[in-house]
Amino acid sequence: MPELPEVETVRRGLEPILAGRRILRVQVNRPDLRWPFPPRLAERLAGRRVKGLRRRSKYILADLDGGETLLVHLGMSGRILVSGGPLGQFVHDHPAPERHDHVVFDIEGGARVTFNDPRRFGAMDLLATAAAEAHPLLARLGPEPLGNSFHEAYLTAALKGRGTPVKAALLDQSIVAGLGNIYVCEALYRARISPRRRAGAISAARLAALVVAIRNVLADAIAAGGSSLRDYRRADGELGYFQHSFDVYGREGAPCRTAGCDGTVRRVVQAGRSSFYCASCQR
DNA sequence: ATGGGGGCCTGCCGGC
DNA sequence: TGCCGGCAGGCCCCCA
Repeated sequence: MPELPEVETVRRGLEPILAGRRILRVQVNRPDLRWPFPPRLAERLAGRRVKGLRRRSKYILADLDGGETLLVHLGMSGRILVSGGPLGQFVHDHPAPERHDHVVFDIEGGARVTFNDPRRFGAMDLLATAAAEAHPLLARLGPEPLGNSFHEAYLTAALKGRGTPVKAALLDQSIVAGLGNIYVCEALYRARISPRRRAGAISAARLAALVVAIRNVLADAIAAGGSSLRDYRRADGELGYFQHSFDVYGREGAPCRTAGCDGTVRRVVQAGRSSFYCASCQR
């Protein structure tokens, strides 16, 4: 679920609830997610004011007064639910706690933010704001795909000489940060590039098209998530699940949507992950 | 350095 | 109905 567009959508949903408000109390229901929580996490968060929310790759960074930043990763199954809250956005009462509610934040003004993650591949850490980029989880990330430093010349250099399939290269977070299995499949479809093609063997023109495809597919998904969030909010306040329509992901056996193409979407396994593509129009 | 595979967890779905 | 295998959108780590 949570690739860059979903994380950005969650960030945008949380920002008006958290920014400028204090964290009154934090309940930590287990010692760890993927890794142990930092020492005294609840005590260090209580009373802090959230200055703002940033996103880096698939990480949400909540900058707090006092010079620390809360880092949150949703892993594969992480969700954030909001209940209560100011301004009447969440008029219902707080729902009963559920299985896998691992961390619960009570926010000034009455909102409650709950982190739920059945598989516990998510993560939470607290770090010095000034050294955030040096955090081990962030230090080796490549450029943001929607940022100015991700462009054809960069991607050409990053993929040069790589014998790995382009699918695997785009999932490598040190090459470009924030893409996951779904949006790599979708971007390659839009760029008409086979996921099996060697990363270092893509022409300049097609790499340029790939950069555009990556940026557009992410921007489209964020726009869709944003409008979903604005117009519709589940009664339990869950952020981050939206209706997506994918062109190839999950469409094995279905007809290719490219005009004039009579191909069928195939599924192959690369590096242990499913790749969906049309072998007729992706080369 | 690069690339491939295993492992972490739980939930769900399809087949028998 | 119950059990079992396979699958899942992430990411670190180890090994060749």
